[in-house]
Amino acid sequence: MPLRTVELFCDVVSLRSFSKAATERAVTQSSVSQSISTLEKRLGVQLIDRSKRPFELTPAGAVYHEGCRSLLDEFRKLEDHVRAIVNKVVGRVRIAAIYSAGLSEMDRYLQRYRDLFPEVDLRIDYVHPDEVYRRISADEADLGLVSFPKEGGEFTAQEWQRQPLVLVVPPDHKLVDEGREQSGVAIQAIEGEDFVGFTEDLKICREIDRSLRAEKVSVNVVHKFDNIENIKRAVEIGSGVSILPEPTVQREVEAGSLIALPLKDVTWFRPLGVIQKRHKTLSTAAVKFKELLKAPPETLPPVDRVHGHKQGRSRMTRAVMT
Amino acid sequence: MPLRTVELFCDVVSLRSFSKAATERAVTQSSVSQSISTLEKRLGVQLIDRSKRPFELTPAGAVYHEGCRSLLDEFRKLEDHVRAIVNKVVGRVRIAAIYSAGLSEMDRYLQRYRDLFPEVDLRIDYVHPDEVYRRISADEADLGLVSFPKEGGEFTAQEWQRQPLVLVVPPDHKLVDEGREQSGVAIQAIEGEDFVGFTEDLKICREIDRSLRAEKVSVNVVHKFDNIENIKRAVEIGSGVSILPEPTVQREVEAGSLIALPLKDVTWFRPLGVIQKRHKTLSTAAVKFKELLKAPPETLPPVDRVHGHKQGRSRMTRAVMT
DNA sequence: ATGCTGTATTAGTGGAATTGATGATGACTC
DNA sequence: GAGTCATCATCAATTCCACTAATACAGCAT
Repeated sequence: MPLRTVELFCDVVSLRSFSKAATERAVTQSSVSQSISTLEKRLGVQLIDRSKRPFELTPAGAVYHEGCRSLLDEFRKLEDHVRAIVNKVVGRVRIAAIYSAGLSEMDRYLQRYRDLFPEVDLRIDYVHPDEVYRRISADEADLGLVSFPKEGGEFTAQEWQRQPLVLVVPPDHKLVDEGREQSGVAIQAIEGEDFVGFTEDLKICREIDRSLRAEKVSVNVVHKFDNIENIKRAVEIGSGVSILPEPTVQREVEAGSLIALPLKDVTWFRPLGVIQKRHKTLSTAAVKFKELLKAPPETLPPVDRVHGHKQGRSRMTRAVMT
Repeated sequence: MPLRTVELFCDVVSLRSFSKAATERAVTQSSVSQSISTLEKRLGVQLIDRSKRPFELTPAGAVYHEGCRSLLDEFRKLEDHVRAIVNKVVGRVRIAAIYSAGLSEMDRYLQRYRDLFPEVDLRIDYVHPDEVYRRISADEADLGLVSFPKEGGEFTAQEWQRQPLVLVVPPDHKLVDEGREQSGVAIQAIEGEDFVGFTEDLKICREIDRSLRAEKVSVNVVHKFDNIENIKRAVEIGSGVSILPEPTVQREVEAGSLIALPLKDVTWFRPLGVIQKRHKTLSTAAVKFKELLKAPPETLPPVDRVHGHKQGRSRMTRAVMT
């Protein structure tokens, strides 16, 4: 019997849904349904109790799931190890990154990686930070890219970048000239200014709040967003100023729609890190990606969108925006 | 990828042959060859070095083989366990029995077993005792039926039957009348007789030798065979007398071609036992067979060759005579 | 009830696995 | 080495099975 069926069963169980598993493996729901019921027939055992919704695992199903999960993992490791003997890197690497992980920069890493390891099915989803942690925890992603990475518990982290925070203002803002002359503005300059910030559930919000309090600066928060893109739009239309990681506003600065002013006297950073599940042995493919991230972006070849990229025998790299 | 491919690879390696593996799994050699090379392509690793004959495993192949063997075994156990939850017995039981394990009696066990567990692929091969041990050792059989079972080392044994040894003579032999009158003959009666015995490599030969020496009886060995059937033929044509397990001559005694005379004063037995590999967890199907063997043959339904037997959805039971 | 969501069922299709025939290659014999 | 044998590779034709698409059905909500 196809090993695929067993994988499908595990997906169905962990996603608690036939249809979601179908989507995950890029097949139809019908296919999944048939596979599972064939599996049950072959075993002569009902694995899933479909009389309730959402369905429940039968005792036998629970036993089988646990066993298969670990065996599949062992098998993956074995094949990975065998391939490593001849320096072959294949498999699947699932990355969950926060929205603002640096899209353009990220693209160059992805492209470089795909060039080096064309047979790896590399997927990256840009999602909410909480979702990044959830996916790592639920083993739905291998690596996570987050800001202010939290170590400990079931996660281990490794620092990746430190992005300097800059004051972001619309081009016609009064602080622009001051910033130009003095090559930066003191943070006190925004005392009382209208401010576009992050929602409280984000770590960066709490960090900026803390930093401002430490400098005894208070601002007038007019909007809160859970992602950087919306904040930039708000600043552009003059809702207020904001403090954002410098790399995330480069494009707008070049286009002239926003002005980034360095902060004087203080050095605030947003650290970005790579997290992974503790005690989970990464696949060779994932390890290679982590290694690649260590290389400074400048050493990467520039993205050449005109010519597209060699696909080799690899599957399409998926990038899903949720 | 089919799990079947991995099984095939393991068979190929342990049998050191593509064609033998093909026969084992009842497919063509072509199929095996293609399966393996597909597997190698998928892994991107050469597993088998075919430039020599017999072929050799590459280092990667050795690693993969070891891993797969254990994973496949784990997987079998898992499915077996899951099925046991709902009292389902399926799978494969490979039995290696000595030629003389009692063909007719054995048949009844096999038939009964197949009735009880129609979905089990039950195979029994009748082979040389050494081959029984070799197969158990090489994991090419699950249970072995041998005489004078030897415990210890990599084998564990469990007694099954004790077959009384009887003096076997042709119908016109001078001892027949004596045996009839006295319901048995003293072992001393065969002093100096022509004797048809076993080859020295067989345990039963050494046992009978020892027993005769203990009784200070010496015989004139005229022929040696490594199996009972040939000994019986030799006795039938008057080459000499022999000492054989009673059940193995029942058919000839009924037909009148041989006479079995009980031995007086001494009680010699040939113990039959079931052996298995130490530290190897038997499948449920194999355990059930061992349990069935414990039942005395009288409790089994008689073999009814006229009506054949229900096949259910089971595969054909194979019985190979080598 | 009514609709919504999610799974089962069915027939038909495409691709992978298998076969049968044939070709290549290593090992052994003389 | 020439010849033989045994074994594995290759290829076209076939068989078989997983998948799809469309539809029916079941649980759960309002």
